[in-house]
Amino acid sequence: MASDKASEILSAARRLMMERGYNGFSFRDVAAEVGIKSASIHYHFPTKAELATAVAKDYREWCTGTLDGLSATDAPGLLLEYGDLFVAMLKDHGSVCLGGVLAIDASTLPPQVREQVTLFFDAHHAWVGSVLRKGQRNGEIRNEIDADRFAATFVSSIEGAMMVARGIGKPDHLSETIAQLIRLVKS
Amino acid sequence: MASDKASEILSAARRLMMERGYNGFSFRDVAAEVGIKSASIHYHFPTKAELATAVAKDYREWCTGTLDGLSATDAPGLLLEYGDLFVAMLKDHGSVCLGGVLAIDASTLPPQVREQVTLFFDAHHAWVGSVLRKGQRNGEIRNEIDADRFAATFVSSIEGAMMVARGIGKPDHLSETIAQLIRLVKS
DNA sequence: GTCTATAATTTGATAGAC
DNA sequence: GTCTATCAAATTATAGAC
Repeated sequence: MASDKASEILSAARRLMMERGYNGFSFRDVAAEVGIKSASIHYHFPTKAELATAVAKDYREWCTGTLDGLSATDAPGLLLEYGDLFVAMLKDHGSVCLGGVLAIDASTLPPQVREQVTLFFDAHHAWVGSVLRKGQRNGEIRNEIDADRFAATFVSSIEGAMMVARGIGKPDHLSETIAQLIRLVKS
Repeated sequence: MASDKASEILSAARRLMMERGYNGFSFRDVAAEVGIKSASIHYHFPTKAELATAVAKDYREWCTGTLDGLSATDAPGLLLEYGDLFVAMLKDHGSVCLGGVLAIDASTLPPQVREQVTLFFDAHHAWVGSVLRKGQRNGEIRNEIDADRFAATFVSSIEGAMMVARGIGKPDHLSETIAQLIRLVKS
C-alpha cells in the first residue's frame, strides 16, 4: 500500500512520462508538480529507474483491471471499448499510452523498466487475441483473420495512431483508425 | 559531397535520434561517432534545434525521393514496397522511423523540428492516399475503403508496429502487420 | 574546421538537520 | 518525510588559439 504522497508522486511522474518520455522528465519536474523538493522524491523512490518501474507497473496493472471491467457482450463492442480507453486518454489529457512511449525509449531504458514494457504488450496482445477468438466462434469476426497476429496489429496500430495523432495535432485520427480496423475484421 | 563533414554529422545524428529520441542523444554522442570534439559540431550546426531540424528535413527528403523511386505497378505492390522500406530500416539497423520517434517527442521538440514532423506525415499520407485511390480505379483495392482515412491508418500503424516490434524485441511483428493490412484492403 | 578551455545550467543522487 | 546544502557528472553553448 503506497502512502498518499507516494501515489501523488506516481501519478505526477506518470503524467510527465506520458507527455515527455523517460528522458524528457526530471526529479525536479515531478517535485514541482507535487509541491515538494526533488530530494524528497528519493525518500519514496531511491532512483529514477525505481520510480519509472513503479510508474510502469502501476499503469500496466491499471490497464489490466480496466480490461477486466469492460462490459460489451460482443467482440466488435469490446474492441471499440478497448480503443475508447485510449481515445479518452488522448482527448482528456493529451496523453499517449505509456506502453508506446516506453517502447520508443526502450534502448535508453533501465532493464527493469523495459521488462514492464514487455509484460504490458504481452497482456494486451493476450486480451485482444482472446476477444478475437471468441468473436470468431460467435460469428462476429471474419474467420480468415489470424487472431493472434491481428491482436498484435490492432494493439500496435492504436499505439501508432495515438502518437501520430498527438504529434501532428489531429486527435480524431485515433478514433478513425480504430473504427476502420474494427470494420475491416467484422463479419 | 558524401565525404562532407556536415553530412557525416547529419547521418550520425540521424542514427542516434532514431535510436534514442531527441532527448536521448547529445552533441558529445554525435562527436564521438564522427571522431571530432563536441565543440566542432557547433561550427556546422550552431544549436541542437538546428541540427535536429536539418536531420529531420534530410530524412523527410530522403523518404520523398525514395517513394518516387518505388517501382511496383499495382497498388498492393507499392504498399508492400513502402512497408519494406521500414522493414529494412528495422532489420538492418534496428532503427525506428524518425517520423514516429519525433512524433512521440513532439511536446519537448523545438517548433522548427515539430514542423518537419507535420510535413513528414502530410507527405506520407498524400503518397499512400494516391496509391490507394489509383488502386481503387484499377480494381485492386476494395471500394468500401476510404482512401484518405486508410492512408493515415496505414502509415501510423506501420509507425506503431515498428516501435512495438523494437520495444519488445520481435522484429517480425512489423512485416506481419504490413502483410495483414494489405490483405485486408485488397480486392 | 577543429581544437582547448570554460561558462552556465541541469541532472540524478547523498548527507544530515529538523 | 521533508528540508537545505551540496556533489559529481553531463548538458548546450561560447571564446579564442591554431
